[in-house]
Amino acid sequence: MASRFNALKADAAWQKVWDERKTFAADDLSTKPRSYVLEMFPYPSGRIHMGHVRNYTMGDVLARFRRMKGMEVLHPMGWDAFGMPAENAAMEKGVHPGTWTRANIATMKAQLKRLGFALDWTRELATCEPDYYGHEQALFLDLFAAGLVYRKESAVNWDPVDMTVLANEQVIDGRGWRSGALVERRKLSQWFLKITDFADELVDGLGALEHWPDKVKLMQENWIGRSQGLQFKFLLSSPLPGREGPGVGRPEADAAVPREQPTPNPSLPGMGIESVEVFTTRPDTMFGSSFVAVAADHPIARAIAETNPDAAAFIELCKRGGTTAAELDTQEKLGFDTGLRAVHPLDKAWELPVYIANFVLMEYGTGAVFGVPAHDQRDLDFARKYDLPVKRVVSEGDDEAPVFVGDTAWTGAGTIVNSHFLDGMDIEDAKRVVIERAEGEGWGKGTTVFRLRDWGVSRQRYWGTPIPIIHCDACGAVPVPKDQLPIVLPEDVSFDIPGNPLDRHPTWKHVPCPSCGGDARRETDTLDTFVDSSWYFIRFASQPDAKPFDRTGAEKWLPVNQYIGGVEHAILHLLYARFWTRALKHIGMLDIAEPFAGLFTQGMVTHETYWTMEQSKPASESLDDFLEAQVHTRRWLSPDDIDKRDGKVFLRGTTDEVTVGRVEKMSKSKKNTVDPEPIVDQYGADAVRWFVLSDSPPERDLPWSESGIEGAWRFVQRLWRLIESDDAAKAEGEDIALRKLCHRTTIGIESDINALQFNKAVARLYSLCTAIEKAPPSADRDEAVRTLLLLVSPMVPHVAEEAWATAGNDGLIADAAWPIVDPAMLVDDEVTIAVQVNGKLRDTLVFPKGAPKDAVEAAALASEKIVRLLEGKPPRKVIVVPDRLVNIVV
RNA sequence: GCGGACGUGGCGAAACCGGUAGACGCAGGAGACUUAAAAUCUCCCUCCCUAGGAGUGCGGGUUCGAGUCCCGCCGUCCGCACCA
Repeated sequence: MASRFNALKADAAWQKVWDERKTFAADDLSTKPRSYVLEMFPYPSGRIHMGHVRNYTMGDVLARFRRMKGMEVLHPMGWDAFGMPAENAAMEKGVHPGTWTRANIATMKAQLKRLGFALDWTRELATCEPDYYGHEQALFLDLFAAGLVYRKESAVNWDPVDMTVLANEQVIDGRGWRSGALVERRKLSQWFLKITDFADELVDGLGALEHWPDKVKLMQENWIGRSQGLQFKFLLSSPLPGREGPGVGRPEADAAVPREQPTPNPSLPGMGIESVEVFTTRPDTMFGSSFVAVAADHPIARAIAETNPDAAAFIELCKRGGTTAAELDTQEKLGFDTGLRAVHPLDKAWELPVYIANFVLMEYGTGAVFGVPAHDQRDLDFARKYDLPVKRVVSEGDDEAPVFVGDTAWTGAGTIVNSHFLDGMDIEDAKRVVIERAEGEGWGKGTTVFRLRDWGVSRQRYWGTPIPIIHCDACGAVPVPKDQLPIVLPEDVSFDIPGNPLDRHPTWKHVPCPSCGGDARRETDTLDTFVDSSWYFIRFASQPDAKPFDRTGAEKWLPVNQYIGGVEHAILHLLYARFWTRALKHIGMLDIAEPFAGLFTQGMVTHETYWTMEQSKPASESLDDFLEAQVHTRRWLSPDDIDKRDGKVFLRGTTDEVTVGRVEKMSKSKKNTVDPEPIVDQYGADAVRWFVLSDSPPERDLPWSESGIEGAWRFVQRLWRLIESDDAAKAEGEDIALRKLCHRTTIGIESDINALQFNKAVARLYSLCTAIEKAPPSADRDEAVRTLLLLVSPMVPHVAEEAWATAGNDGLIADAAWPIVDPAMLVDDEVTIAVQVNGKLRDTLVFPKGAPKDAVEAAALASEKIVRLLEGKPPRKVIVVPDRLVNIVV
């Protein structure tokens, strides 16, 4: 009796039992209600970290809970196994990326197993194996056949360190997301997936995702960036001799003076450029325009640059401009007047100067804009610099003066003024009227423009899915016949020089053309690893050998009921997976529109940081170097390098005090990581699981602490003591209060787990545990112990299983049913009623539930404390909220 | 700059539809058991001038009553970023 729970022994024993009995293998043929619980699969980087532990524990609790509630649960695990770290390891250590990756998978799988996750390992997959990526190649060919894949010569983001192309999404502040190197622009022939075909659907589909965080939906919406507006053409003319920019700006543009058709621009001979097309979301401000601006790489700009060296020089200047946030912030708006004039479509006599401007983006809209300085800050800055007219066309209500003064553009609501037939309308009406007119007169049309670009999937890398295409000089890009799949990566490659080993492999790429049989070359680019993670959840649901998935089999499980992962995937991975699923639906392979019905993004695991100040040695004896060395730098210390004594923190084994820094995300650079494995060794899987579920709400960051894990360990031991001590005594008698508490706790935990609010469930379990400990022996107490065991079992399954067996139950607690809640047990017959005077609590009264209002009021007024407070004054008003409170107003 | 979230004890946090602020845990304190320690158990633990008063970032407002709703600030964090 009173033995300790031996976690190390029990963990291994029960994990073995679950494994052998395939307890958590999902049955495709089950007739039970189904639930698909999925956590984002890990990249096999080497070892699991606390973030993984938290992520998978949350999913595990949900999966185990739903099993106990009688559902057939699919809870699989696999490996997002392609990617650059494997190639980096190959370069650094001379080990093949496959060898490195598979070794990491073995290590991490063992680590995951030690945490006792209820995973269906029979469905394990790794994206780097041909039996996965071969099917991905087949899907790529299906999308290719459906016209959703195309090849385009395009400027790409080239990472000069990783020697590869990055998606726009992988460029952060002009730098590669992994290497941090400044990204260069390069022209390459690339494969693209037509995600923009689905842009509308991908925005509209968000509306149906009720169980997604609003934040993520908003981020996706902003990323897709749908804007509605007017796309229209300005006819171009050159300035007429003797006229000084005729009617430019027309601050008092009144009656439209008819004028002959503009003459073609003599400065663009034979270019066929007679108009410039612009896009605007504010057609209502057409009469406020004072210039047109095109991007530096716009065809008009390029055409002008051919004959005008000043223009060419300006374009060069624009290209040199940085693209980082800070640079953009401080960069001045610059323009080059081309001398061209654009004819205002609503007033043919009105011409606007055409500039090349550094703030116009070729990639968005048409690469050209018209400027309305009064109602766009950027345009205003530009107009002030080049002294262009600033005409007010939206009145803020109190000022209708035609000329706009000040340096802050008005972008809010208002009434249209100084705009002829638009005067007096609100913004939305004016937009509609202008679009209707443009469409009626044929010079423009209402359009939707997206920020989203097509998805470039080509990577000049070895460790990825080979793109199943063969290039033939005679036939062009020819898809590999499906019976030749998978296209397997060659094993004999070297990584001693940068670049793509597939490209310089002596034989791999030389193949006959599947179409004409002539000499041809294999595509040596591989697919972006985000393709791999765009359909793995389908393969988990159904994995036949002969095809990527079986449609009916997959549809039985999909969509994923609950997907859990880091918020860092809120845009890229989730958008691509949504697109891929819709693309499969589009080509008739799967009738699922949205892959993830429920999404939860969990917070990070954080830890205190520790540092000392360090002074570097001067590099030389020069004064500069000496001063340089005076600058102290922070030296970060690992939690293993410090001791905590008397509320102070010291460098381990010394009396040197250490500074405690901010609590931050665990990272190698700050040295504040905690490896889960030694913690599991010391405290057991249950304590670690309990800790990561406790205290912090799961969407928020979780600060790791030594004392926290010890607290969790104490709770596991406390549970064990409680259960063991109960084992001997089979008591009799009732304890209605305790019985009620069990039912209340059970229903509370159900709702907590369904809402993924594990911290609240943990608090309830502590309370129930304390209540049972304090309760005298009774039959109800014995039952309560059994209930507690069931309720904690999804969270701390090992101690629960051990106790379940010790108590002589048949079967596994993992297979046991969740306790049934009796609604009658949830009803209280007594309530505590608060008595307030002027809203301040003064007393409490205990009443039978549902006591009549006047009885409660009378009792409250008769209360000793209240009588003393009122000093005989009659209350002005008494508010009685049944079963809650009485408020006496004096 | 745009968009969003958040702000409650020493700390992580609870608080349902506006109705007893601080449940639960960590840290800390006092005591019990013990030769002693560990473990365990019991109690205390927002602040103050302790009759009582103040208190959920700050200032207003609505209400019988505000952590919760409204207006205006301040601060922290996240996403996007010259997006027309």
